[in-house]
Amino acid sequence: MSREDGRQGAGADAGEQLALIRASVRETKATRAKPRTWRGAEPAAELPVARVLVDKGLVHLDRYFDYVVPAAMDAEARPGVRVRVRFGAGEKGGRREGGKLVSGFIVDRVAESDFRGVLAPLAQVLSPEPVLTPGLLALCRAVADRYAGSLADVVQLAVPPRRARAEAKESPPPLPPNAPPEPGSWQRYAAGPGFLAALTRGDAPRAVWTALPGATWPDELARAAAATLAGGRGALLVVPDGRAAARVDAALTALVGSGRHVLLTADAGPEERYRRWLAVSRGSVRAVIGTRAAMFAPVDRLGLVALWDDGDAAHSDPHAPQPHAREVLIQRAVGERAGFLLGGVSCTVEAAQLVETGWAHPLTADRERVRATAPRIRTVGEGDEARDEAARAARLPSMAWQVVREGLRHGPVLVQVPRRGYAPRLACARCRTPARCRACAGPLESPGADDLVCAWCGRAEPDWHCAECGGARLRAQVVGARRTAEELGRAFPAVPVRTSGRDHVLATVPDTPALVVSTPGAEPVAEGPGYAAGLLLDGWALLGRPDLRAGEEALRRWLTAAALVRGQEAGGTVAVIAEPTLRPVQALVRWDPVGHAVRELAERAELGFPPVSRMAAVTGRPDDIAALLASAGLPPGAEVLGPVPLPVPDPGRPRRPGDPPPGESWERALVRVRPGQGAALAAALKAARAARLVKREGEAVRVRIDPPDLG
DNA sequence: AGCACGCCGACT
DNA sequence: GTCGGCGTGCTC
Repeated sequence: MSREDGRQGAGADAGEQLALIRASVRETKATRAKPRTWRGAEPAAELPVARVLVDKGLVHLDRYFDYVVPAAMDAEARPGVRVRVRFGAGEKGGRREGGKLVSGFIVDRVAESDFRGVLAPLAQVLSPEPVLTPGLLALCRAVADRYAGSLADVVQLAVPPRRARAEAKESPPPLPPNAPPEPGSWQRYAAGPGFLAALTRGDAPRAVWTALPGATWPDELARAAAATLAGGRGALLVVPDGRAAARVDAALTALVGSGRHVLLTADAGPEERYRRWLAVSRGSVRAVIGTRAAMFAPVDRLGLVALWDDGDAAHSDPHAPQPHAREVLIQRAVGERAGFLLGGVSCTVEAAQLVETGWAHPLTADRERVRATAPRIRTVGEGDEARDEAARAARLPSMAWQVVREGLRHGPVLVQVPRRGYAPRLACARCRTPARCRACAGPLESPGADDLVCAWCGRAEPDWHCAECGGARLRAQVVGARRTAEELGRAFPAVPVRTSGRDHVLATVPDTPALVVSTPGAEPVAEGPGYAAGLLLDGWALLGRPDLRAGEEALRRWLTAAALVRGQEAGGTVAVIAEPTLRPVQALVRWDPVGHAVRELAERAELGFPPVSRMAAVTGRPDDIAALLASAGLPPGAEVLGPVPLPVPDPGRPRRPGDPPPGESWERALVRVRPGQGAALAAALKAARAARLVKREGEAVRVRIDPPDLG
């Protein structure tokens, strides 16, 4: 439903309308104790009505509200500025009483309102800074629609909170464009130099870039930005974390100096971050490097959006409506006719789909170069017995132990250990094929001791047999490899052990022999040529996660770690403890993330999984879910899976928004639609949810488009 | 979400 | 006659 719905029909004509407005202002003057903000106000002579996006109140209705612009505010009340308005009061004894003062944004100035009642005046223009510019508003609108969310929620993500001191300072005029950069290491990709040239020329090329292993990708991303800047356009680079942002920032500064770009990350602090954001919004700076919140940065004349490592969960915003940076940047590339670069050492199924559908072109190096640049990969199955005494002490297969020992003679060795807290999933005890539902192919769970139930559709599976090998025994896959890493340190007593993990993340380690123990995503970059060897210990924990993406995610984390190890020509070797016949393990050995993603994509298409189909998750009390789905005009062919009970959140964990209230058991249904029906699905769920909120039928249900945790 | 209006039962 | 129960509907 569009925001125009629910508006009253055509009201008075223009003359009457103006008279009504004037009367309303006079009445306010006469009856109120004249607050300073509108004392003596006459409506502005031109376009006296401000269309306002109100920040509180009926966010779910997603409508604008019209207010009179007092003449005194005429100059400052431009579209995009923050305002305060009275909202939510009714009539009291025939007089207009002010409601609560709430803040909002002017989205437009118009000559007349189609509201038939008496308009209230703007209470205050908070700041003359036009922060919600028309372009940014259009982006927020598109993202809200895509994710069945409200415009106000998305605007809150897109526009940083105001800091008056930052606004007071003027931003310097933009520097003239730099000279185009040399292609540098982009030469290693056949299409690389052409891609940069197209960006400088002003074209909008789109590429999915499979980066060669090594530490050059920050420089390559920076060169793409520099090439865009050289053509007089802006660039936006989004990376998963502050560490990556700092590396790209250093690379871009080396290429174009300072003053042409800003770094938008959380660690700058709110005021400095807002100051930098303003520099972008004011057109003083045309390039942005940042973490996911930067995906909305209002870059002037956007020529390139780039995203690094879209498989990283940090790209999914945890705030409603939980937009993903990849989808937002796709929207921007289309809406603002900008170039698009999706890069990573690995490849997500979504990235593969962009190439398969022809929306983007592959940007890859040839196989020879990949083989030469990547380390040698050796696999060790779980069953391999440790023969050496020392290897047995470290609880390691002897080959893995040898790889570490050999590596330590030449430099640092990276050991990847799993993080705690991965839920085990059920798989065939003989061949390790995940146990899946015969009806909908969802993952099977074992809530009780014996019963098997599908986590998606709830169907019981009393007589499970493995689809691959016919085995009838299941095993839950659990690992505790952290201890192994500790024992590994004891096995090499002469070598320093450094750890990098959640609380203590190291950016770099020196190029000297050391054991560097890290959880996935926290791997330090080794100075010099890189790690001499790597040991990937978390195979079962990664592959055992009850998630559709388990294989893709395991491969991504392995490749990310292995990419920090020297190439095999320089003696780099990586040992991975995982069953060598598994598809992600084979893709690692061949260093073929694209092949893996393409096969996953084909399989998802066959099984009707996202991203080939589109899904939404609806969570809440069972009867509320049923009522919402019944009232929603779901697109034709929409399929409802479940609902099934939601796993009870860990009682030790503090309650997060989205968790069921204590004592209530919630369920989750999945709605699946055919490709191309995602927008219709989002619109239907949004409308149904809004209607129920208005009528106050039952408790609120949560709607999530593209749920990331598809068991 | 608030908050006011409105239409029915026990008080002064 | 009047206070107040909370059902229903609106917020520029």
